[in-house]
Amino acid sequence: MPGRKARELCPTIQFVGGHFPEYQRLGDAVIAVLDDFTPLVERVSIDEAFLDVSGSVHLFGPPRRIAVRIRERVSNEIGLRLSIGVARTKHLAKVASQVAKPDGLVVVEPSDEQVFLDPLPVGLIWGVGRVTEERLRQAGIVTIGQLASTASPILEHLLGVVNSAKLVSLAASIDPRRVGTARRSKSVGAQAALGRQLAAPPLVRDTLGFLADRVAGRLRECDQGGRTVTVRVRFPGLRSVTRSITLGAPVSATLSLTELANQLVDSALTDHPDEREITLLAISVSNLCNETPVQLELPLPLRTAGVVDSPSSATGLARRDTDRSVDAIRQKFGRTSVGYAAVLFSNGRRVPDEFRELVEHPTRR
DNA sequence: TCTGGGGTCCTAGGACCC
DNA sequence: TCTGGGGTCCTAGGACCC
Repeated sequence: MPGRKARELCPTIQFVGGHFPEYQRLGDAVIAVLDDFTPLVERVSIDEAFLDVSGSVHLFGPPRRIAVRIRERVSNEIGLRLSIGVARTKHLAKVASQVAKPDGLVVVEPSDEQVFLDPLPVGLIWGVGRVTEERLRQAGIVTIGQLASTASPILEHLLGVVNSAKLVSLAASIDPRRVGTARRSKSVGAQAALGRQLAAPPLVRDTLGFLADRVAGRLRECDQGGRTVTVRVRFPGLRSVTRSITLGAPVSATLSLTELANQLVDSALTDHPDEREITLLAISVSNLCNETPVQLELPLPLRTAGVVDSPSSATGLARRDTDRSVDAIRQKFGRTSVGYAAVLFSNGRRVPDEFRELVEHPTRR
């Protein structure tokens, strides 16, 4: 239930804060246990991972035995209850773990795959959400078995060619995905819910400054920049619009990102003059590429052509220096030790930084 | 009835080039 | 000058996942 609704119903309610660093620590501890059983661990989120144990069976016994031991260890050493699904493919394992929840173990033998899947609701398939489930239901398709036996032209009409091909494969237990190491991320973003406020320039400016500070900082942390900047503006009623621009060169400077985001949000607001209030602002940077730090010792050609933060322009150099100093100070003394005033006092910080970090996907260089 | 923050992937239309 | 085909990239929106 939304916090606001809860307060409405119960004005004297006490909200208890989360313990974000603790969640991170426990998640890491569980992963460490998994690492003891196979090097092929693909962490999907803070509390979920795929394991390929095909090379571990001669050490630890069959997959079921491994799953039992993992559950025992996590329970004894960490005190958490773990659900595990064991199967031949990632998708089957995922579905099995869903069925196993909470605190269970479900093993799907290769010979039993269709018997296991067919009676289950289509909503358990990875990639079938509320909308798709409803669309299928209206066509009389409720179970995975029914999906698997539906003629492809019908499904393609309902869901599009690519989606229906994917779903049919999964319904028939065909899933070529391997358990892999972490992939590099394709975008980095941040958002701030504002809870219905007038779209006044100071609010927009301060919020975007805060968000750009986070996003640009994360990009620089892994020596990356992005050519495409996208903003999202959400209006009351969950109506939202996006605006994006793709540049000739990647951005990673805080001020450059802030300026671009402001321009994009301005254009979005101008296009929707009837919307006087906004409920959320977001910035995302994609089209990522490695940005090797400029070696300042080397003489740089002086160019100031239209590129946003060209490392060789005077502005680009100044911003790079500033960002680099800020990053260094923060690394030593913490995020809040230094920053732009408007950002440090912005209302973006209603969400604890620890929570944001918790849900960040690890960014690889 | 609509939390909150971080992501991925697909579709469709249009601009542009050969 | 007009027609037609093929490919790439960009933009906006939406479904879905944790």
